[in-house]
Amino acid sequence: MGFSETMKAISDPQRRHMLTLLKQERLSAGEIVQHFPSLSAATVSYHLSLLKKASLITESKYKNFIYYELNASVFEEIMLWCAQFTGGTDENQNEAD
Amino acid sequence: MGFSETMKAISDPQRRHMLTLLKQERLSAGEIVQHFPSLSAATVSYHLSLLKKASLITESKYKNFIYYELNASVFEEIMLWCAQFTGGTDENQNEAD
DNA sequence: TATCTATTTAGAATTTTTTCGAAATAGGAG
DNA sequence: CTCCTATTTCGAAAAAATTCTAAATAGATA
Repeated sequence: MGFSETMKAISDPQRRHMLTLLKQERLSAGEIVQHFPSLSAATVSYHLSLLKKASLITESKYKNFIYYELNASVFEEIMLWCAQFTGGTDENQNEAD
Repeated sequence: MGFSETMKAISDPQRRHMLTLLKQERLSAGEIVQHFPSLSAATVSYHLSLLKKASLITESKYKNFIYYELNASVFEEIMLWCAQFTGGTDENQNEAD
């Protein structure tokens, strides 16, 4: 929740990579960890928690796994923010910043 | 230059505020400083340098002023990146991350 | 030239973010 | 119940970003 939190979350290359992975299919924490050989499970967990706080992903538990899934809707909010600068179609200037 | 640099640059609320100011009209460094009563001129200069490195703004000198101006085109790149997640119209997956 | 104004750069201090290993939690399997 | 597997949380260390003051730069004006 909160635009700033979202922008902070996607500002990191590793977190963006996680989002890209989740674009294809939902994955368990462990499966995501396997895509980051240079990071510990604890660190990946930390990044996932930031993405979750930013509503960019959701989690659901099954057995002793935690599956993560993309929440695509937040990206529309970012696109809307960008649009105001690109001589955008609609001239919204409501939000913060 | 570089998507990561751009995303980092816009991840900060104060820098986003600077972009919003420059959306209306070009401003000198000093005029921008006046909009940030809690920051020193040096700090604002630091933020402007990050925005410039990210190609989000351009600078031009006149007398002993430096004017900053928005470069709107970069925002289209960000929107394109976002679009890949929103069941986007075109299914590009070229770039990094 | 000497000085004033606008701005940046340098160096150091502070704050925030990222990272790890170890311990905690939680649920499944034997 | 005991052990194993998946994952997170904790506490501390390391790295990166932000901020400041003071000094440097550059151009304008007297």
